Amino acid sequence: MATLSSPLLSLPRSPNPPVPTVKNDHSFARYQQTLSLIDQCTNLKHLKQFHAQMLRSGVFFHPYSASKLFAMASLSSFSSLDYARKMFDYIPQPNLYTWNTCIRAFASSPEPIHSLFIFIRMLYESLDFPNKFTFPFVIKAAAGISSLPVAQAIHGMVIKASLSSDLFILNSLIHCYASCGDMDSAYLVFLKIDEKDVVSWNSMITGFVQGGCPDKALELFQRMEAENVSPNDVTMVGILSACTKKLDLEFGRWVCQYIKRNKIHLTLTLSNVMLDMYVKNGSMEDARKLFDKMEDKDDFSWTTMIDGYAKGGDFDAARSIFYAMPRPEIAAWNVLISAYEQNGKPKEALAIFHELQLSKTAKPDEVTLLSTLSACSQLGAIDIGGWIHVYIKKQGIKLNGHLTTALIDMYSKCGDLEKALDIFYSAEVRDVFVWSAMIAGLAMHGRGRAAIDLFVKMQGSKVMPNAVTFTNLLSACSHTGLVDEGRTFFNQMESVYGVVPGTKHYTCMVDILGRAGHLEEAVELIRKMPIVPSASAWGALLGACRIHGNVELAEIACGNLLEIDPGNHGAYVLLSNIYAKTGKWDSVSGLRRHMKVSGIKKEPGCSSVEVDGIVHEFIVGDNSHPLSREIYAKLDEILAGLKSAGYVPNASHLLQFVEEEDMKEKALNLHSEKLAIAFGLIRLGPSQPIRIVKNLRVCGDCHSVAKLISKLYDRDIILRDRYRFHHFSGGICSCKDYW
DNA sequence: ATAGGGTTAG
Repeated sequence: MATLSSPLLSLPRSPNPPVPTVKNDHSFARYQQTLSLIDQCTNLKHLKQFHAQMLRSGVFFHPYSASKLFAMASLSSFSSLDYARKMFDYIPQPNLYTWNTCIRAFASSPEPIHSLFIFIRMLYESLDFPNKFTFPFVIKAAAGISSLPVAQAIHGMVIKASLSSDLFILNSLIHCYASCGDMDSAYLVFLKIDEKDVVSWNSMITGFVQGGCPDKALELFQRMEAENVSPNDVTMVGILSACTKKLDLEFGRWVCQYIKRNKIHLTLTLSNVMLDMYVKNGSMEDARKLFDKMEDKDDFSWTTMIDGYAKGGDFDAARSIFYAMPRPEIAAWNVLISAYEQNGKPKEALAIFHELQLSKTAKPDEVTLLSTLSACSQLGAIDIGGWIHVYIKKQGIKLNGHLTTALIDMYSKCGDLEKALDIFYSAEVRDVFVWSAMIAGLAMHGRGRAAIDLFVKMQGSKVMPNAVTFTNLLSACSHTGLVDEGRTFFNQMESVYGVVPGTKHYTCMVDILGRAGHLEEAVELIRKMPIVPSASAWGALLGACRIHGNVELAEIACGNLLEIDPGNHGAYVLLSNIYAKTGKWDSVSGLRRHMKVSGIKKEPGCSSVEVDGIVHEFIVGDNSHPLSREIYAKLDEILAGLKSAGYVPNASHLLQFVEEEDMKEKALNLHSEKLAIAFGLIRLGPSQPIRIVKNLRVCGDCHSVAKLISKLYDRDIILRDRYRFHHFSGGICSCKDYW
C-alpha cells in the first residue's frame, strides 16, 4: 500500500504551467466556445482531440476548464478510467469539483480503493476541505471495499465537518454500514434521520435483504406504508428479493399485484427481479408468462430463464431459450454449462463448452473454466482438461485460488498426480482450499505418507486447516491403512485445531478402523458418536465387513443403513457380496428376490476411457460400441494369454449364483472395466497409459486381470474407481491390494 | 460556475 508521504498516483506534474489570461473578448469567446463543445464529445477520440487542443492553447491549465474536460473523461460512457487517471495527474491544481469527480469515478469502478487513495491525497494536497458532495462518493467507496473501520472513520469526519444532517450523506451511510455487515449501525443512522425520504427507506430495506434479514425488510415495508411514504421501483426490487430469500411464492405474487395496482414504474430491472423471484420460488409457469410478455429483455432476463429451467432439470426448455437468445453472452453459456456439470451430466457440459469455442461469440471467463474443469474431473477427461490448462496459460489468466484448486483437482482425478503436484508447487496463491485439494489428490492415489507430510508443511505455512482438510487427511490414512495416524489426527481435530468432527470425519474413521480389521472399535465409535450416525458411517462398516467376511455385523450394519436410506442399492450389493464370498447362496438369491420385489436396481457398472479427446463409455455386457466384436476378440486373446501365465478367474466376485463354471467366467468377462482395457489396448499407442474411470468399485477379478496385463503387455493402466485410484504397472498395483 | 444517495443472474 502507498504511504501518505509518497504520491499515490505518481505521474510527473508539469511545473508551473502557464495560466491563460482570459481578459480580452476574443480569447474569452474562444474559451467559452471550447467549454460548450466539450459537452458534445461522443467518443474517446473526440475527447483526446479536445485534450490536445486545450493543452496547446493553455486552456487546460485553467482549473475550471480542466474540471469540465476531466468530468467528461472520467464519467462519460465512453471514458477510460485509465486515461482519466493520467489526465488527473497533469491537472496542476485540481479544484474541489475535480477532486470530487475523481473520487466519484473510482468509487463506482471495479477498484473502489483508489477512490480512498485519492481522498487521502486530497486531504493532504488540496486547500479545500471535503464538502457535502465529497462524502457520498467516499462513503460509496468504503461500501465497495466493505471496510467497517474505514466507514467509521469517514462517519467521524462527516460529524466533524458538521455535515451529519445531510440526507444524501446519511443515506449513503446506511448503505455503507449495511455493506460492511454492521446492521446495527445502519439502523441507528436510519432512525436518526428525521425527514426520511424514499431512498432512506430503500437503503435500509435493501440493507436488511442483503444482510440476510428479509423479515426485517418486509416489516420496514409495512412501516413505510403506515408513514405514508410511497414506495418506488427500487423499493419493490428490495421487497421482491426478500420474497426470493424467504422462498415465499405467495407473498411474491402479492407483491407483483401490488406493483400493478399502485402503478409502480416497471423498469427492466424490476421485471428481471420478478422473473428471478418466480424462478427461485419454483414457478417456472409464472416466470414464463412474464418473460413472454416482456417487451424489453436483456442478458439478465434470458439468463435467469435459462438458469431456472436448467437447475430444474428441464434441459430441453433451457436450451430452447438459449438458442432463441439474440447473442448469448458468457453468463448465459455459464448457467447452462454449470447446470449440466452439477446435475451429473459432465459430458453435456463439455459439449456446450465445445459449442462455445466454435461459436466464438463469447469469451470463456473464470466461471466457465471452473465448471468445465469440474466436468473434466468427473469424466477423467484429461485431454480436454489439459487443453483448458493451456488455454489459461495462453490467455495470460492469472491463477487465483479457485482456478488453482480446480486444476489440482482435475489433474488428480484424471490420474496425473505429477501434474497436480506441479501446479501445487508453482502456485502463487496457496489458500486452505489449494492445500486441501492437494492432500485429497495424494489421498486418492494412495500416497498417504505424502499427504501427511503435506499437512505438516501446511502448518509451517500458517494456513489453518478446515473441516475439508481433515476429511481429506483422514481419507489419506484410510486408503493407506495408517490406523495410528488416523486416530491421532481424529483426536487432535477439535482439541488442537478447533474443528469439530462431523459426519464425514466419523465415517472416515469408521472406514480406517474397519478396513484394518478393528471392527469392534469401529462399532464402538459409531455407538459413541455425539451426532446421529449417517447412512455412510454404516456403509463404511458394511464395507469393512465385506473385506473381513463378517456376516453377522454386516447384517446389523445393513439394517441400520437401510433404515436411514431404504433405497440404497449399494447396501444390497455389498451384503450380497458378503453372502457370496461366504458361500451363502440362498441368502444371495433371497436378497435378489427382495430387490426385485421392491424395485431396487443395481447401478450398472460403467467404465470410460478417453482416446484422442473423445470419451468412450462401456456398460457391463455392452455390445453397442462400433468396435464391439474386436473388443471381445481382444479380450478372449488377453484372457487366454493370462491363463497360460497362471491366471484363475475368481467367481466369488459375482453377485449371482451361476452354476456352470464357464458361464461364471463369461459373466466376469462382461465387466465394463475389462471392456475398456481391451479397447484401450486396441486404440492407444504402446507407450500411452490406459486411463479408465469406473462408476463403481473395481471388481476383485478385474483388479487381478489388470495387474497381470500391466506385466504381460508392459502397459500402465490407471484406473479410477468410485473410491480411489489404482495404478497398475509391472504386475503390481499402487493400492498394494489394500482397498 | 459545474455535482450527490438506494436496484437484479453465474
